[in-house]
Amino acid sequence: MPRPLSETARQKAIDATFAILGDEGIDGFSIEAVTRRSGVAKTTIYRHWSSANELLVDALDCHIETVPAPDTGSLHGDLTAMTTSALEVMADPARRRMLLDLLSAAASDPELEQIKQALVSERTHPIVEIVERAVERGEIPPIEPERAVTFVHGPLMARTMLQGEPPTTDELPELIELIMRGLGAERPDT
Amino acid sequence: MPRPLSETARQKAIDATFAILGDEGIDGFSIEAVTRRSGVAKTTIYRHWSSANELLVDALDCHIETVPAPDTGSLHGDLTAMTTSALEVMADPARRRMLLDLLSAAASDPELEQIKQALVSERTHPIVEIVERAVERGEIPPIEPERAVTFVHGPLMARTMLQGEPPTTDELPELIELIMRGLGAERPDT
Amino acid sequence: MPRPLSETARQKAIDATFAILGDEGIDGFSIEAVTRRSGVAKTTIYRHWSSANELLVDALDCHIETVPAPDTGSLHGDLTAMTTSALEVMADPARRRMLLDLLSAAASDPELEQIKQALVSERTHPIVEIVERAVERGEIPPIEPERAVTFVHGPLMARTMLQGEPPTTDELPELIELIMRGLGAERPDT
Amino acid sequence: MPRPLSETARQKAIDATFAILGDEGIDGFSIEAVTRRSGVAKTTIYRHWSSANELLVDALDCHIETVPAPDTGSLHGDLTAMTTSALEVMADPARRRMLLDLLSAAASDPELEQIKQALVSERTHPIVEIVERAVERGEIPPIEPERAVTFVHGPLMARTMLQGEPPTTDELPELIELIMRGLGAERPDT
DNA sequence: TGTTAAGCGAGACGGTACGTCGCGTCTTAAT
DNA sequence: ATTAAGACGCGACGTACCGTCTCGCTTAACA
Repeated sequence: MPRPLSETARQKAIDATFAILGDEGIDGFSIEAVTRRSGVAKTTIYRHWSSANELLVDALDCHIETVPAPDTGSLHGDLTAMTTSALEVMADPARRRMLLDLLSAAASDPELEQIKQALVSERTHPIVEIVERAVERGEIPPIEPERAVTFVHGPLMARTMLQGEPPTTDELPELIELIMRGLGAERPDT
Repeated sequence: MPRPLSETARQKAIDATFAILGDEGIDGFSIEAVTRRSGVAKTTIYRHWSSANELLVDALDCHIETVPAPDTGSLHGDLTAMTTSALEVMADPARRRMLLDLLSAAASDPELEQIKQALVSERTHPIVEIVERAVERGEIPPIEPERAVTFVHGPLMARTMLQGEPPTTDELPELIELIMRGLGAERPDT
Repeated sequence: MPRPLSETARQKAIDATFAILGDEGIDGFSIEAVTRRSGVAKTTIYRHWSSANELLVDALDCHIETVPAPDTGSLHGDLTAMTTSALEVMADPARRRMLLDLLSAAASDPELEQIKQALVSERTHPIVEIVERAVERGEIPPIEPERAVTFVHGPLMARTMLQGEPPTTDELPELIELIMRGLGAERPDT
Repeated sequence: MPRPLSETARQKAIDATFAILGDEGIDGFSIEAVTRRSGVAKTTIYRHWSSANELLVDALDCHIETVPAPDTGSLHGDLTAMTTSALEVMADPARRRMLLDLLSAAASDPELEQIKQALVSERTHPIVEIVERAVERGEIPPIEPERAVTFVHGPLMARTMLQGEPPTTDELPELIELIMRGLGAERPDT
């Protein structure tokens, strides 16, 4: 008989959440901040989501962008394409901070941990694909795909987060060479 | 002329911080909680640390024993020792969370960025040493040390943070094998 | 559209304020003391009053008690009745202290000064009435009423505040005699 | 052997106290404010005065010149001289406030009560003298001196504290006339 | 098609923690 | 042994959000 939870309110709250994360980082995120920014009442937010984290999860969920696996014909080309696109994300400080905020928040919230997994796998799947194709082509010896992913993303992450800055574009070739050697490619061919 | 910041107060606050993390997790951590638990006044805490995060970082810092570079005679042995000890830290969710908090906070605070650098280099220096020795011994071709560090820590970080759990101890050998191959070691082990 | 500031919360805070003033004097008065005593949250108090003084003013305002002018037929009788009742207030150390606290606080807060005026005039009006009746009856020569008030309250105040103790009941007749003589009554007649 | 409590420090603190009262009013007065303004250390202030109130009282004391009993030859002249000088003190809001603070503090602190008594008697003694001389001269009938004091100070106090402002200089003659009549002077003046 | 229950904005409520200020006590070094 | 300097435990300050609640207004689905 009554009207259902309105989709407009939901969308406004989610948009505001995302806008806040981009502008102020996770520290600026609070139910009341969303209220202020979106014009959606606190009551309404609690009617849609039972906690701030759930709203966060939902907002991030809505913004997962699917990255297709490149297929250039060689592991080297595919890796180059893949890491280049990953670097674009990392090079943007706002996005970098959002990722870190998510990682740290997820460390103490199993619910966020799951949404993190979903976001991460969106990025890891293409790598799995790339590596599997390379194995089929005989470019590299068989390898457990998850381990390969670790090997591709790891150096990028370490570089970005520990050193504070992502690698520059001209450092990429050297990194890829090391990665390929680690994966067992015969010759990274120059 | 006045008395210096007292070491006892500092220690009591740090101990209380750790006790809280152990008993209630990071959610139970607050300046006032530390005050209640330690008997150290809030004002005093603020005299020692300008923010809750700094106290957290300091507590972390105090409880992470500086690991000297192992010297087992071979790159493989050194890496095993090094990564094993790194894993111990990563396996503790509280420390993992603190590291992530530090990384994300540092992303938007230059002051924290420096503290982070200090903590990170505490961990990277031993690796630089290990790698340099391996190069001297001719085990691996010459390599820019920072890049090598990236290659050792990266997979561990990716594993821990992206997948949510650090690698188990029996996965270590395989990871090390990949890392060594990436660094160009002739044959990881016979 | 939201619910209005609740009258219950307001009343509870005001009552607690008054209770504190009576029990501990103005030094015991603080927002947090009111919070503790009333069960009304600090935030709520700040929603109702923008400062501690405003609450104080409001609380005192609510407790102004109207004293009716006695009418015994003679100035001597009226004065006796009036000063006796005034003495009752002064004899209570808690009320005495409250009055002094109010006087001194009002000396640097125009807002409190006004509420003080209201409280004072509640006590002065009856005296004005008494004196005016005495003038009409020809008991005393015409006099500016405010000056007469000064003359009745003054000695009582000086006695109470400077000497530290209010006059005893058996000193009253002599004081009244002096007052009447000052006002110009032919003979205080015994 | 040790040096005694230094008079310079004492003076600097008292001067700073007065400067603060002048610049920021009594609300700006605090031990730490005096410390900041005078350069005299907190320790030193507590060595000289056991509380902020005592410092305040002392500062007041130092800046109130002891007024000797005037001797003009007539009660009327003496009273005029006496009340005029009392009015000067009362006209200064800072001193007025300080007097009230002292009175209210004394109401619940026996130690302060004594200090108050000392300050008060500094002002009452001259009046006692004046009145005794008037009795000797036969100007007024014998009277208990304390009661006379009450009668001189009372109207001034009531005027100043209840009405909020001290009487103006041109109101004084009328007040004195009333006081003299109350004391039983045959004819205040012809 | 008019009724009506639920959604909605607004925001008051009792709370917890924040980071700051001043208190009065204390410790230290320097004169 | 007094002083300037200031750290200490303490407690109140005023603010920000929390999650719950009450309020009228609005609106979509059912009768």
